[in-house]
Amino acid sequence: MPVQRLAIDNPESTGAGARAELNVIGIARGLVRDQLLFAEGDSADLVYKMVTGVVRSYRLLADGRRQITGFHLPGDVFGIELRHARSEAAEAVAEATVIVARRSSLTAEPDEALWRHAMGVLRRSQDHVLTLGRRSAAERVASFLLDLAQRLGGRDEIALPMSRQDIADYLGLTIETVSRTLTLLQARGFIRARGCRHLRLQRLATLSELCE
Amino acid sequence: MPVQRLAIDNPESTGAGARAELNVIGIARGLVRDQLLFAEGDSADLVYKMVTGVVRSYRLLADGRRQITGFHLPGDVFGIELRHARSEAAEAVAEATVIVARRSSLTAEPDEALWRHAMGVLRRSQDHVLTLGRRSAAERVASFLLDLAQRLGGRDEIALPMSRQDIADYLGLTIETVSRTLTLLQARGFIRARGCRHLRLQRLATLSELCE
DNA sequence: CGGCCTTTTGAGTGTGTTCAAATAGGGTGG
DNA sequence: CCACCCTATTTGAACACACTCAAAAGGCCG
Repeated sequence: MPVQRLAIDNPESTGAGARAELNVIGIARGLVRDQLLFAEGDSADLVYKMVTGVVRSYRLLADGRRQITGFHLPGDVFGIELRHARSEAAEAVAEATVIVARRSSLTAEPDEALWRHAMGVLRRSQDHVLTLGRRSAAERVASFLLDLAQRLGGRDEIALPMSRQDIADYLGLTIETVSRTLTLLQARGFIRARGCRHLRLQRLATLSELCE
Repeated sequence: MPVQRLAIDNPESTGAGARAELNVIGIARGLVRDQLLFAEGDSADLVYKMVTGVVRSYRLLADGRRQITGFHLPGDVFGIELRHARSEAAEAVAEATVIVARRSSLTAEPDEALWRHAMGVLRRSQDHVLTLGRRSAAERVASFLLDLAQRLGGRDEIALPMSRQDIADYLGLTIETVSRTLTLLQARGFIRARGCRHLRLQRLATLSELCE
């Protein structure tokens, strides 16, 4: 099994000097589509760093509704919890590779890198709140696409790794509304689709105005 | 000016042993209703701990919509940011007292207490996401009331410190919908009102089922 | 008591949902 | 390489819930 250094990059900062590393040894692990990494309530003794692919974190409601709280892309660290038990579950959206490390070595003495990471996660969650609170379907989808495009490397061409259902569960909409909204954004010239998982964003400035 | 020790309690743990303190000296400060503590973009060099009253944190959208991201109750610590600039504004909901401390003494070497606090804030934000994602008005209002009742001391009688507009902006609803929903919950026997800011929760178990 | 602000209630509208069916896309085996 | 099947996505029609605009009722403070 390959052993690698688990580097926790600061998701907020820019420039080389801001990178910080945790001296923790991790083990690479491959995941197939929809493979469960951990469930709600599981013991939270491991943390993960994405290498390739995409993982979704989510919580389930009793009636089966699923709220996806985040998508983890290459470079992202996830799975750090305050409590011993997982508050969210995590699954691979598509084939993925992650580096796994024991959590215990992290919590005892949280350092600068871990701190910055946690605050980055917090910021992401707060942005999500802003996306979900009283915004139209078009605003939600637009901000989702812009965010994803930026995180995937800042290009205006994105290959959606997740299904419409995933997007719907992330944005608090139904799959039909997501689909209709994408069609609408296309009709208005904001996006151009080459296959339903392959989009090109256009008129980024105007699109951004939808999101504030 | 009174000087006090700024104690950051762990919001997640129970029992006396779990309390941890930061050795930071703070200064008490009084606030009147609607008084701005800091605005978005302000320098984020201070942190706060609630002593009495309630403070709201929020973000504004360009069109004037306001998303309240949280209400801070006595004992809560707020205002810790990763970046130098505030990502949220904060105002007193009602007359309030806070302890103010310099942030610089906290970030350099984040310790266990601060870490647990930050993770508590994160958890709160993630719960908020769950409340906002595809839940009915009744579910949102019910979970808000239950959360508030618990944080205010676990009693079933609560004096709402904030206006209907505040609640609406927190839950992503309109003021009219909040009002109608409270009326509905009352008609169904879940709450009993003695004045519009003074509620008594009833049938807590059934009410909780609305929230999962 | 009067004025002002908050909250409630009413009526009509609109956006997103639900249920249903058609279409497109991707993978597999022949 | 193509046909087929299965799933994902799109589209359609009717409905429901929350919103908007408007007015009445309730509280609070001078």
